[in-house]
Amino acid sequence: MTHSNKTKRVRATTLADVGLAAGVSAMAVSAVLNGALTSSRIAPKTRKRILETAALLNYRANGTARALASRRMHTIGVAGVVDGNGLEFNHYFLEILSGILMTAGRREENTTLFTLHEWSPDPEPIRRFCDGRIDGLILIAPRLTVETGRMFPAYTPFVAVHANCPLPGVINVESDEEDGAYEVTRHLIARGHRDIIHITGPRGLLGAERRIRGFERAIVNAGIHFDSSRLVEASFTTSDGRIAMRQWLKAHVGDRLPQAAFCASDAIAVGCMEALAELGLRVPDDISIAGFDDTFTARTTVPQLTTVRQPLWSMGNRAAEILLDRIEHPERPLTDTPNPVVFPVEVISRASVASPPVAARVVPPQPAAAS
Amino acid sequence: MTHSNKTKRVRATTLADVGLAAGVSAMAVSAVLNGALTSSRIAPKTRKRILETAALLNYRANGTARALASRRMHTIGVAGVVDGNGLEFNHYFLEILSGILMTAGRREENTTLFTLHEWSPDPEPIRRFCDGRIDGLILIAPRLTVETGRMFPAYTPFVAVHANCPLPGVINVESDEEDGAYEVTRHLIARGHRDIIHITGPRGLLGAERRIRGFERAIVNAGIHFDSSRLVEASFTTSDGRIAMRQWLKAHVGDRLPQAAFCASDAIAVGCMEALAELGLRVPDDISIAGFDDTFTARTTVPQLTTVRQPLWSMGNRAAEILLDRIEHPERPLTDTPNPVVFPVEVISRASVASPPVAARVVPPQPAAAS
DNA sequence: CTGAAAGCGCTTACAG
DNA sequence: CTGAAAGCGCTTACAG
Repeated sequence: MTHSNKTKRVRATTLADVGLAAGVSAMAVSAVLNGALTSSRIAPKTRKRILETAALLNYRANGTARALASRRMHTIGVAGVVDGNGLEFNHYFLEILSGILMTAGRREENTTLFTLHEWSPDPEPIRRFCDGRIDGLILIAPRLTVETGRMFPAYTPFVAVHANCPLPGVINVESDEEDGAYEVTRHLIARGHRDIIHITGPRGLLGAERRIRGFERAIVNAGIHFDSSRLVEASFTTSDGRIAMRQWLKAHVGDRLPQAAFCASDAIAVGCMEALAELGLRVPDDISIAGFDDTFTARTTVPQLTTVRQPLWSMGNRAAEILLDRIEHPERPLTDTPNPVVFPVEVISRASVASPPVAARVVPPQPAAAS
Repeated sequence: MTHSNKTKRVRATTLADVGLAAGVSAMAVSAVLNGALTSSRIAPKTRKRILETAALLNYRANGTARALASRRMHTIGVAGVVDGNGLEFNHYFLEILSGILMTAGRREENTTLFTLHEWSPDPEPIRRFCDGRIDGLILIAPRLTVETGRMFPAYTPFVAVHANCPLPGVINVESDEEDGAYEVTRHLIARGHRDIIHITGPRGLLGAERRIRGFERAIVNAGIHFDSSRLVEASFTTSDGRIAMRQWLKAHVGDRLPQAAFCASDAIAVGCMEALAELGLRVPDDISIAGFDDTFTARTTVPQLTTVRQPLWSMGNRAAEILLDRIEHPERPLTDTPNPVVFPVEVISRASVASPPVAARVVPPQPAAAS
């Protein structure tokens, strides 16, 4: 440890220090070092002298002071839930975040992360984030009400990804969820499945409802009877998927297993597969499973998961682009940005979906008695 | 969109605004609202009036101004590589990050992320991060030289996780990598394997070398011949693991497949398994595979991966604790903190390791000719 | 118990 | 081409 043991914090060199040493005003130093937009130009000789003394004194501009004076932080915020209840990773969040970090980095913006344990309708946390340290905020899959949206500070630009409610004054980046649900259900039907259930997201959430609508439409269009017994509610997490599937299995001992289950997220699908495995039921031999999202997870399950691909990384990318554009051009009317921005989705066919078993298998004990 | 279309950015309410409206000084407002440590107490009636007008005017303190005046940002930085070359997620990084976010959140600190595409020995990026917007910085698996470390600003506290070099003035959080490599190699030997290779991290990196040392020691201690042909170099990523294994297989057509491979990271192990699968070789039937890290990945591969568990989440936790303590108590000498902090590791036995095949399988075409 | 002053380190007009 | 002044919105001593 060569550094001084007494960690008396040393003061960083300031503009004034450099100015003093170079024999010019702090302002002149600011002009050459921090590329101020002052119309004036500093003479080559002074410029050189300033640069030298700055290097000598190891000067670096204080970002906070700069931000306060220029009213620009060069930092965007991202708010979302990183960890599904407990330690379970939220891959959905991470892939979007990765896209955001990418374009923010390219545009030389920093990113500060505000992590929530869950989205509550309370707008207070969001308002606390907008305390002058970020230029704008991206909300990832927020659950907020319209009234909540009205309480957002008017001077902060917002972009929301998969907002479950059209927030006033917020640009929304979404994907065509209903279409994805419709297409993946059709995919299951095309493979010969008719007895299909849907493990849904939390009822009431826009994203969950859209998937349910797509599912129902595909079922009905295929001339298959639809009723609510086909819907099993869960949250979007693996642990909830596991619990929901377990409960279903417990309540249906002796019944025929459905031929296929469409899960509202990959995370749910993983939990669902775990619950099936606990009873020795095999995917896709005994039941086909489809997910939604195409996160990293979908490629590492056994078997790999048929799912609906949402371009999460690109959506993060775009969200950051839009936000930065709004920050840089506050004069442009909000209505100049398309809103919402909707990304197309795509069914990715993998090994978790196969043709239905010749004779549908039955869960443990007793004989029949329909669901 | 109910908000004004002309996005003329509205100014946020300031202390002065509130003071004016309440008929007191800005300082009085500051004292009651932002809990300044002023010895003085504001009278209950004034206090109440101030609180009411603040609520009325929707006042929130400007974090930047506050930071500049108090010289405390309440934000820590995290620097590391999020994405292994390209889109591959760095789960190692994410798990540590998650631990950091957790304790930072609990201690009401924000976290700003500085993402690098790779660690170069250039100290410039790090210095740029220390521009007065963070109170301290956590470096994740940095590759820096001692000289580089000397160029760090003396007034910023640093903590490094798995630093590949003892940086001056930096507290290091590590794990017992050599021990982990030793134990997992012994685990392979105990299962009956003798012909074992090690797919290493980048040579020269401390972390990689430590694992090599542990591996070699276990091999030699077991009375097995050791030479450098047992070492296959890769970086820590999946794509590099895939390439390294592919090349090895190509160069050894006709030779006997090793009985086991110990990979220096889970990511490498995944790539290695992919390369084996390309040739129809099965894990663990044809070859046993072990990884290192026990990231999320290890539980989702087929088969699940035997690996060395590093408590990444806890390490992130601790790193944040240490950093925040140093920020809050700059007067405490650096030497008061244990340095390095070393976490124990543990071998996690899963399905990717089994007993060696009775007759070791042979890769495609021609007959023998030893390696 | 409360206020007037100075200052955090920078930038932005405005003069010369 | 360069400098002196004012200000960004807060906090920290220091007076009363």
